[in-house]
Amino acid sequence: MLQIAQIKENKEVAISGLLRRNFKEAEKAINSLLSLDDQRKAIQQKNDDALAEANQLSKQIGQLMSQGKKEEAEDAKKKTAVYKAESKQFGEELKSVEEELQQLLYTIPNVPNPKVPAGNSDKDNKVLSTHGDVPSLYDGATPHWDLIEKYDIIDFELGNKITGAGFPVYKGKGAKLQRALVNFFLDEATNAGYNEVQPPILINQASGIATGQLPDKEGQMYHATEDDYYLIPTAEVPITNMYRGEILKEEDLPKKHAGFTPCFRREAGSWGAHVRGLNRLHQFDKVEIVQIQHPDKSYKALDEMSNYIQSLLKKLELPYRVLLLCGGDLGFTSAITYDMEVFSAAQKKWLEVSSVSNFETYQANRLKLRFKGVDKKTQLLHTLNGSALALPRIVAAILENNQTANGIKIPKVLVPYCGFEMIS
RNA sequence: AGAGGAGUGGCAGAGUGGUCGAAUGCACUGGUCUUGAAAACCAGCGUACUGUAAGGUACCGGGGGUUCGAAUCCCUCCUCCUCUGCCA
Repeated sequence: MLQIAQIKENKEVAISGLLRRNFKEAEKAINSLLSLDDQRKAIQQKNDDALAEANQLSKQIGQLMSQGKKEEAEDAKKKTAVYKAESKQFGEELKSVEEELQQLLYTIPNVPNPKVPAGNSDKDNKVLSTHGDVPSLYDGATPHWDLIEKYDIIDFELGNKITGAGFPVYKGKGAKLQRALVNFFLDEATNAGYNEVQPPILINQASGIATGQLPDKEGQMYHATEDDYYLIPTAEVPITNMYRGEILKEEDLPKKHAGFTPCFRREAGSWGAHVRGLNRLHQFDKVEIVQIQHPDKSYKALDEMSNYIQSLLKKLELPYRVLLLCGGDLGFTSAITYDMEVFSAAQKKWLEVSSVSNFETYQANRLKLRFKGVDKKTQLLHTLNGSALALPRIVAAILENNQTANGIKIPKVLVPYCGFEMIS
């Protein structure tokens, strides 16, 4: 959620920024935001004044009563009726203006960082760097959806029976590879200074609003309506929400956490022929890293996170590239996002395996996540997160890139975690 | 799931309708004293909105209500504790 005070200070920056991410109604939205805020202030002032009068009278009534001056007290009581009625009306107006303001704020995405290029779609994303060599595969090489059947390690049909499409069953060495990756990612994160947590994977509405999934992406989350809980689409949600409503001490910053959770996504409307096999699932596993940072240090932290994620890909010996997302492809709450994509050699496709973002104060404003600096002033923190990493597409790339006539070679770093060197 | 009890500032804990944003203690911050520290003493010490400021307003788990006036009374939801039941 954007900060009104900040927009006021520099309206043009906000508007041009929002236009860069194709938020077409930017000018209109910002203008009505400011006008609603002015309305809010004016009504609140009137309401406060009415309440002040009423409070004053109430105090007098108390004094009169204790002095036994009943009649004067009764007179004063009558006078309060006017202010009460006024306050009731102002209160209602205030509530409706505040509601309108809130709803409007929910519809305005974050203002992108100046580095973010304008653009409409993923075609306008900027490739910043490419690393590693694309392997040349042997003649019998096939995409991972064939490999998983050949070696019987992931079973979509079985998942269909138990649940439905997009909920595969990992079997045998396939299941062990999953567990190995999760442990590897968590160990690496610990070594990099991230504090491991295991959060709930169902969240309440307040949490969903605070990190920006609600109300914007209501339809993308599974909703357990009986208890009004949502299944998390990413560990970002519960981990960041650990700090909802907190005022941290400056010296306790930064907060760095890593957590493994399954992730659930309905992916409504985004299914198609291009999402075969492991490329898109309704349930998948992911280790997420989250940082709560001082505003002055968040961009340094973002680089750090990006480098950390790349170190994982290097250790897994996967060819990858780093993209800077353009405005049009940027997530609703993000100020800047880098995507890491690995090359899946048999599909001959780049697959997004990680997304690392700085949300600046956008989430923190909804979270009411602040810190108190040495100057005793409280101000909003910056939140950041990144996938480190999401499993299915990493698995797809490992299977495809490492396939040989004799089976699939497990990357060296994973062998101790797996307990085997080949899937054959 | 049923019965009972409870939720107050960073923590502990008073406050059952009137001047209470809230006693007191601890913790914390600044000061006095001291070579330094401790102790003692003095002062300060929540958040948000609004205002140039003085100030005003709101907040005692969340929401709603009664009342001129609510931390205090009523309704409702949430959370915690105890007992019973159920269960990995």
